[in-house]
Amino acid sequence: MLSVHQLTCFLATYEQGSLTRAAEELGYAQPSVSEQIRALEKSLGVQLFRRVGRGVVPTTVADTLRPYAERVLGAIDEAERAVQSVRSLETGTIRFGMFGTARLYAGAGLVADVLERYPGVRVELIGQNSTDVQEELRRGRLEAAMIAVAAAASEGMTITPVARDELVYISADPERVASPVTAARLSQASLVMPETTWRANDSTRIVLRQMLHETGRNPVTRIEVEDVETAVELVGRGLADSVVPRGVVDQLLPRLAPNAGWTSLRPRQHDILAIVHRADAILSPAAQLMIELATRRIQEITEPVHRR
Amino acid sequence: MLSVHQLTCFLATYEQGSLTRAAEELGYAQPSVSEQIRALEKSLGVQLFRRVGRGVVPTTVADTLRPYAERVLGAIDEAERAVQSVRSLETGTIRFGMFGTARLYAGAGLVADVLERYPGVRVELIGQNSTDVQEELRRGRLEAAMIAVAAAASEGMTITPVARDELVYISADPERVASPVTAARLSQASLVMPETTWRANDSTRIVLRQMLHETGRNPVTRIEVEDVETAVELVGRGLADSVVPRGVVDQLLPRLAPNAGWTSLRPRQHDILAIVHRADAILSPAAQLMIELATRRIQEITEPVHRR
DNA sequence: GCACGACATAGGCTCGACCTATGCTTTCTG
DNA sequence: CAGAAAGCATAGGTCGAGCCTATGTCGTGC
Repeated sequence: MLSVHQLTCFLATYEQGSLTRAAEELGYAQPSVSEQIRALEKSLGVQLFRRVGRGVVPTTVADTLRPYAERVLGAIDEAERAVQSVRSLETGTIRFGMFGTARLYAGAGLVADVLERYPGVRVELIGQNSTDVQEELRRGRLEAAMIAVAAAASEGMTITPVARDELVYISADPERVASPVTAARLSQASLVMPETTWRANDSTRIVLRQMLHETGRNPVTRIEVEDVETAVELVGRGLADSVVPRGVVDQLLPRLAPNAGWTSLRPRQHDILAIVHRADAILSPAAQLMIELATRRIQEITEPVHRR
Repeated sequence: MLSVHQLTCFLATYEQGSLTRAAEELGYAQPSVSEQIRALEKSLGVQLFRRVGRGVVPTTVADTLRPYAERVLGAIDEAERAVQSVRSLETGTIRFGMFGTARLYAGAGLVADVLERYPGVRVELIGQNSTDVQEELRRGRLEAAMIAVAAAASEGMTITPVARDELVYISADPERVASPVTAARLSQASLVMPETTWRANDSTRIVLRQMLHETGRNPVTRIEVEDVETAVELVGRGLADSVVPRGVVDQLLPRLAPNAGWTSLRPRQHDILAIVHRADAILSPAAQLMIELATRRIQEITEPVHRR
């Protein structure tokens, strides 16, 4: 097989018209270059230089090969520069996991932050729900993510809480949000809940289940929908009440359910938002950037958690 | 330095999503591919694959690198194919030496012959005079040539005579070409001779010098010009006579000096046309082709020399 | 004819490329 | 849930490629 090194020696020799000078240019001893050229000639089955007394003279085959050799070396150079520019976040793709709700009220701003600093990059925010984001992380398809973590911390993952988002009760009936909602009242409410597909693992639901479980009650939902928008809209129409993070309330209530109000649970409950990645992972600059920016964004909107 | 081999392993791994399968595809053991990938990652300073339980997953850097890696391998492939097609004379340049006079009456036909067989090639016929062609040969800048050789056979050159071209006396005066010209008459003639720059080494002049020397006379030229055409035209105008090869007479006399006639010298003198190349050279297919075609062309026009 | 320049050859060293064997971790399956 | 299977990493050993220095050979130029 034709090697890069051989082509480098070939070009140097072609340009210098001399093995000795080529060797000097490349920082090798003369026999080394000589050997490379001979190997190249052998592997191609043609003579590239005529050895003639003083110096060497390229054959027509060498004339033909030269532009191709240059292109190969150029392509290698480009490859290296491309990789380095990805390293320095000048280009390439930054992929970051973020479960639905968090993305909902920090996604656009986060993407804007990234693009402002690094106009050349592509940005992908991946994930429907914290559960499948965790699965992607586990499979190595995502490097890092910001998700809501329930008590269930999975094995082999490093979880860094960065904020907590209060879960609040929302309703179109002013009476029902006049005072904090206890577990007893919650268990009697007629609720619409989003994230049906992930109902078993959804962090909000896990928190609610724990809250009710402590008082010996089971959660009951009247309506199941997939996305929070629909749930909020249904609350606005007075068809059911719901429990959603404060971030969602700030973001969606004025738009989708302007007549609805909200109140805390009693005791207060929270979703914990955390940065998650494989415990053994060495984070890339891109991932570190996303973690930093996402953390800042989320902490502007929710209550920061300062730990350590 | 980034090596072709590393890129090959990288691409195979990327496509297979597995070091083991990549190794199978390439015919290596799994640790070998593993080592190459690691070396590539180290030399680039980035992680290309996340190792995750079953198989490996490309990082975004790997996504970026892939098209570049493919281009590098593609360029190498092209280089090899280009060289092979030159080998088989499908493309590339064929360079052949031929001194002025011979080129004058066989050049166009010879180029036509080559192009008919190999439409893709470039053809270069190099050389002003036999002397500088020999110099080019000696320096290795030409592989082979057809030239007129004087008695002076140079060292280290293989000379194969293929034809001889009679040197004839031409004049616009019918009387002077009524009978063969002897050395005595020649030494008194008023001559125009071409190839001024090469006068010391020009084969025709060497032949004439020897002819006259044997009779104790020295050659005298009235007019010196560079190219044969001018010389013949001057003869046509009756300003001088000349001695040129028969080939030139056939080619130029009707056109440039229609009123002129020619006669042999007595004794007859000849330019020897020969194939010349370095004694140690292994001739390329292109050179062999040119030798064969040039020989055939010349022998159609002049008197063949069969030797060996 | 002699010295110098330039490529080839010889011999030796080091390191990279490859292999087999084996260990560790994850994933699949009964 | 335990054992098998799959897949990557590690270890250790062999072989050859790449590189060096020293020296030979040949052409060139003074």
